[in-house]
Amino acid sequence: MELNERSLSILEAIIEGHIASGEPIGSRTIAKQGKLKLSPATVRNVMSDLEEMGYIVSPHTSAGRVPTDKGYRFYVDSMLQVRDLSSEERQWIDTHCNATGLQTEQLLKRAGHILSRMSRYTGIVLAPRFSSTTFRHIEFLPLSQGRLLVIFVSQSGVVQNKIIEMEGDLPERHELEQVTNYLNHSFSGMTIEAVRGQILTQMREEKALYDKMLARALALSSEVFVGEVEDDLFVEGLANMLDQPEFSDSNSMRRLVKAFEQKRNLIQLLDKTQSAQGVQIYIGSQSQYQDFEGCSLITANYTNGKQTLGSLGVIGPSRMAYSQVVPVVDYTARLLSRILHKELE
Amino acid sequence: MELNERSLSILEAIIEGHIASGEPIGSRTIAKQGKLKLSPATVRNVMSDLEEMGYIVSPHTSAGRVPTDKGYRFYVDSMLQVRDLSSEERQWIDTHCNATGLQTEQLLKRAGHILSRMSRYTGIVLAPRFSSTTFRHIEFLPLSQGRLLVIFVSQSGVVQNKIIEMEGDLPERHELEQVTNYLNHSFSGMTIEAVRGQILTQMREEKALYDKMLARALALSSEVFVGEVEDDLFVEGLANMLDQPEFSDSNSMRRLVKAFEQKRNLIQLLDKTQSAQGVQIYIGSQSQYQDFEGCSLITANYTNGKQTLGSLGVIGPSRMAYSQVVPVVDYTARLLSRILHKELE
DNA sequence: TGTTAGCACTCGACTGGCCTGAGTGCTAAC
DNA sequence: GTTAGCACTCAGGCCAGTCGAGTGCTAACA
Repeated sequence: MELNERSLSILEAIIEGHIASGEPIGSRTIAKQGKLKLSPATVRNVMSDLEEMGYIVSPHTSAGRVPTDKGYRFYVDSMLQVRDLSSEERQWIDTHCNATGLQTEQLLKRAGHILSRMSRYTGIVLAPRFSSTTFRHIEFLPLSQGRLLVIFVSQSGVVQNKIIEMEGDLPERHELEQVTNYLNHSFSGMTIEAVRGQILTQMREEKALYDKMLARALALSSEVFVGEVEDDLFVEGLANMLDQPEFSDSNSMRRLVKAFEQKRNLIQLLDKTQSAQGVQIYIGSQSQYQDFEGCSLITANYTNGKQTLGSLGVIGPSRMAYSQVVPVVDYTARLLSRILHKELE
Repeated sequence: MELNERSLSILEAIIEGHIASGEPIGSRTIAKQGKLKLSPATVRNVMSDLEEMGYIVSPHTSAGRVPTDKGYRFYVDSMLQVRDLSSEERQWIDTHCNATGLQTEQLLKRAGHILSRMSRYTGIVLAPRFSSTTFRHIEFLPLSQGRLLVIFVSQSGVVQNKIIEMEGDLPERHELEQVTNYLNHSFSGMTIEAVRGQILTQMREEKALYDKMLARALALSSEVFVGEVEDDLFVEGLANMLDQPEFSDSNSMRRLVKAFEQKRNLIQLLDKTQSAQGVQIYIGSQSQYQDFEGCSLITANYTNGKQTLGSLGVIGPSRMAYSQVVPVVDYTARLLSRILHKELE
């Protein structure tokens, strides 16, 4: 069965009405709206068809209709018209992101804050993956008691640090310098992924057994680069979600807060989106976790001009003002890319 | 009017009963409990006195009594017996904190997690204040387009980084080296507070006008050290709070989540506790913010052996299992101090 | 054949009354 | 000073009744 023009406009009216009011939409409301000159009874017939096709449901007999995930999906894919940001909005975003002298981490947090403020939902930002960043600089600082502080800087200026516990004696100062120079020189410009590979290969080679400095260098750097690093995720504006009527009962609030506290799931979710380009929209629990039932996710990646660094987005109820949020996510991702793009060749 | 022994035990019974059950406690319950051989009527008389003195209230006519903030305060100050941690509990905490190779930041997050897990409430950890850390090492890395990445390491191994935007040309490589050496040499071992002072004094002196290197050094370092740095706060286990019956209605949930999202207030609150020693208990909104009405805060500072670095604690409902939580906060603070104490002389 | 009016029906939300049980305060007696 | 007894209060659960929004179906209309 095909959707003709009339059913399309009725579906659209239902979805937009529901997005605006949060209430189920009845046939009367649509008929009175007057755009299409139809009686409530006719609208009812069409609604009945739409329900059969799975685009809408009625929560109970005497309520109006509400879009299903399938309905939203359809709406987003074929009827959604995103608006542009006003210049004031752009400016607001710019000034809030561009405060100079920010740590990268702070910058990402700000971006999350912006997303949440502009959308009135929850903003999330996934920090650049450690393994996909590019090597730029490494430095060792001895602490006491056989502990060594390692500072690692990626090409894009992201700083990571780690304390490693040394068994036995700390390397001498000049030895450390040698190692530092060696690593800085030989890994320069490689991705961490590649660095890992190289470390592992070299460790297997004979040379490493005899060259004491090389052995040291490999031992130290493997501590830093091999092994997992937790990804960092910033969540801002969780409280916004709790103001949404769909989460106003205490059980769903609890569920939602718990879901956001389980950052691991969210990270996985955002991670999956990294391969795609442009703004992505995930609706309902379609491809997501149970915990985020009733929620939709709008994401985009940010890059350094060449490769994807991380992703960011907005989580809101499925009944989200998609047309408002999409441009915000898009613009913020572009802005972040622009800021992080100013980097060393 | 004085509290005699009998009223004391009744007050104690009310408070401990209420902590255990969450319900208002009636005269009957206490009489039946049998510890003090009294009839409900007698207990009622005493309760009436206690209410008059402000230690307890009844939420409505036909409910039992509930402790007031004053009641809790009294209980905590003069009757509380904290238990010791079992060796399993200690061990659990140790293993969860001691995973080596953690960034300091991660360590603090873990501590927060531990606090929340052990207490079943919400754990908070305030990161070391930037201004009270001790200078150890600074390093400049040029990025593109007049931007400079500054990495700063404190004595205790905390790494901060900042990108500064240079007006005009970037310093030459050898110049940057000179500056780095100068700063590392002359600020070594000073607190950031002191460094700030020195920078400001030196900038006023004539010498700075003529020595180009010095001028450069001061300009750069002032960008880093002068001006505010946001303190970092980790909140873990927010969802635990929402499982408490006192916050089970959606309004107080919302209020609470919002309160926790306003990190600034929390930071101020924890900041105030920094001057005190040992475990501190703040009850109700006594000295706190409206938003945390009905909550209590148990905190302790962590140190590097010489000076306070930051503080941590647990926020729970006023009806908190104080005797269980106090030792957890205490032990975690000590553990953190011990870990961070392993530092360079 | 598509559209509409009419009507009976369903169901959630709200209201008010009723009952119960827990707990209190007061008084009088021990 | 302690206790028993009694009248009183009040939240919470339960039930019946009402209201209004919205539906599905059928029959009539263009």
